[in-house]
Parts: sequence; structure tokens; C-alpha cells
Amino acid sequence: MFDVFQKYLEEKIKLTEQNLELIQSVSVIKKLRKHQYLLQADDVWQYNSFVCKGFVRTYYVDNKGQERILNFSPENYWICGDKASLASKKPSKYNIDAIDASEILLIRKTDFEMLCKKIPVLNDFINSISQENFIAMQERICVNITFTAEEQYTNFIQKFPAIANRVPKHMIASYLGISAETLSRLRKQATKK
Amino acid sequence: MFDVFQKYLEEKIKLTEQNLELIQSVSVIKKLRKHQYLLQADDVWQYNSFVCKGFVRTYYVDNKGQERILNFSPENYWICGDKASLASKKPSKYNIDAIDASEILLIRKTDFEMLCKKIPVLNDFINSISQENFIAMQERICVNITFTAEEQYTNFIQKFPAIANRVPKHMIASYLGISAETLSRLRKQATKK
DNA sequence: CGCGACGTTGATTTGCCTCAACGATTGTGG
DNA sequence: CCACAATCGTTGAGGCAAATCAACGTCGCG
Repeated sequence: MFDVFQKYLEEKIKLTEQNLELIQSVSVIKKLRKHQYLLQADDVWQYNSFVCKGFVRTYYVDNKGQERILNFSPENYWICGDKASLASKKPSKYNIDAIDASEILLIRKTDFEMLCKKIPVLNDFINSISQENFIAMQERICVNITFTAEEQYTNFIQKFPAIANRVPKHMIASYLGISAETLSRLRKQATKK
Repeated sequence: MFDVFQKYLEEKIKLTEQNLELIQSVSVIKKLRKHQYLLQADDVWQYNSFVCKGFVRTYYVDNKGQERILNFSPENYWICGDKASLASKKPSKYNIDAIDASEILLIRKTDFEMLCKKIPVLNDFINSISQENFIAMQERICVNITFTAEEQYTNFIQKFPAIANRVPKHMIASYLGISAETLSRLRKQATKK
């Protein structure tokens, strides 16, 4: 499974043989069955993680007991819901679990920092990803405070068609912050048009 | 005004005399009157910017013609609403203008990258700020998709009392994504309790 | 086979928006 | 310096979008 990650990296940046070996030496693969947790709320998280295979979600349970999905992480993406706990070393507020059977590549925080120090091109790459994520997040806030439920859903399927086809509808509703019933009705209306 | 920025930096990281001079050599101060634009939508933005004095907001105009505030940046904070244009070199979707008369320190993107290259401790510091911002953003999304208007407002004043006291109410409403009328009614209710 | 996950539909309620109007304050140009 | 305009906050009336509560069909799985 490391080869998936390797291929991903090689498409983005130039790495020497030694660097790749160094990265591999600190990488661990974790297999998850469907519904299995990668991280449970109240645990401390200490890894950077990349989805080699499968599909993962980050969510939390709100004060009314509802599951709220913060993020989907399909294969070939970093999981970015765990940053808060990773940075603060405090127990996580979020859960991460597998939507499909998955294989996750883990790199311990300290190892990851070592890698970034030793491989400047990796460091730059990671920073550019962080920046992209930040911009995407900002985008999402705009969508959230501006759009109606319908507009949000349209925007979502047009932006993430792959995810939209792959996860249950009620999870999309949870991600958008609307009820599953409302989403169902929106979909019905949309087909009419 | 550079001294405000210098003081800010020195509280956070150790810098040599030369490094400080280097930073100062690429810094420019821009004064803004109340209501003056720092950045207007459709312009390209190429600076990292820090508020030395005053108060600034980042906002956009939605498809219904409403102003939506994405961010407030008080003094001693970086302005982080301009990242998308800065990264992509594309015209900005956002406007930035002064809520109060302000003085903004600007560092051109290329100069800023040079600084980060030459001053590792600055680079690390900037990265940690980016991370904090990212986490705050994530937090905001949670609040947004979970909370009612009332909960959001309570959360806001408790989290940013300084901002809450300083900006007009209708801007807070705009930031939260609720109407000014609703906010007014919430406030009325709150005083009753 | 039976149970749970998923999606849908209906009825009802409600939180928030929109439109409109009005004081209070601030700012500004003649 | 006063008059008038603009900004800000508030209040009321009415309407709508979405939540909630409830029930039901379908499918896949243990």
C-alpha cells in the first residue's frame, strides 16, 4: 500500500531514492474495516494520515446528539480533521471512521516534522496543501452563510461528484448541516426540473 | 508604525538585529481612512498584511446583493481574507476595507517568501499561525452547521468580546450569516434573561 | 428470516427572513 | 451652524424554508 502514497508523491514532487526510503521507514499502514474508528473523540491524535484506499469521514456529535460530518477524505487525500488534536496534543473533539474498508498511511507527528526538515521540497508541498485546504475551508464558510439548502446541495454535487455518488445521502445532509428529510425533498424537486 | 509589528514579532520569536532590519526593509505601511478599501474585488492581491492599528474587515457581496463578512482583523492580527488571491494570482472575490482608520503593514509576496527562506524561525512561526487559523476555521464551520442563530451569537460574544463591542451590530449579523433584525431580537431576548 | 440502515413522504411547527416603518445618532454640505 | 441625509438599531406583521415527528417501503446482511 505504500506504493499508492509513493505514486501520489512522485506525481507532485521530485524525490530522491533515499528520501523515499526515509519516508517509507517512518510510514505505517493501518487497515480499517467498514465502520471502524481511526480516531475516537477524547483520544489524543499524533499522526499525519493519508488515505491509500477506501473512504473516511471526520465527524462529531453535537449538543443535541446529532452526528455532524466535518469532512470526507477519499483515497489519495490527506485526512485533515485531526489537525486540532495533533497540534495541541489535547483530546480530539472529532471522530474519524471508515465509510468503506480502508487502508490508511500513518506518519507520527515527530517523524513527519523530521521529514519536512530534511526534505525541503516535501515541506513546501505540504505547506501548499495546507494553504489549499485553508482556502477550501473559507470557501465552505461562504457557501454556508450565503446559500439556501438547495443551493448548497447543488454546489456540493457539482463540486464533489465522486463523493456525492459514493456516500449515503444522509451523510451528505449531515455534511451540509441540513436534515436528511430536507435533502430527500430537494432531490425530488431537482429531478422534476 | 513598524515598531508595533516589531513588538509583535519579538514577543513571539527571537530575531537578530539583522533579521529585523531585513524585515523592515521590505515592509511598507499603508494608511487607511475609515471605509477606505485595502483590496477591492476583482483586483489581484500580492501582499501579506498585518494590522498595526485600527480594524479591518474582509467581505464579499453575495448573489442576492448582500454583504457577507468573512473575517474581522483587529490590530495585532494578520489579515487572512486575501489568501486565495495571493496564492492563485487571480482576481480576488473579496473586498477588504477599514472599519476604523487603520495602518496596515504590507510585505510583498515574493519578499515574504524570501524572508521565510532566510529566517527559519519566522517560517516556523508563520506556519504555526496558519495552522491556528485553519483550526479556527474548522471550529467556525462546526458552529455554523450546528448552532441556532442565538447560540451562534452567544458563542461569538463570548469568544470575541473585543470585536463584539467594537463593530456595528449589523456587521456581526453579517459575519454570522443572520439578518440584522434577527440579531436585534436575539439581543432583546438575552437581556430579559 | 428478521433486523437495521437507508431513503422517502406526509403533517405540523418554528426559526428566521423579508418588507416596512420609525426613533436616535452621526456626519456633512450649503 | 443648521438642515438634511445617511447610518444604525429596533420593532411589527406576514410568509416561507427547513426542522421535527412519525410512518412506511426497500434493500442488504448477519
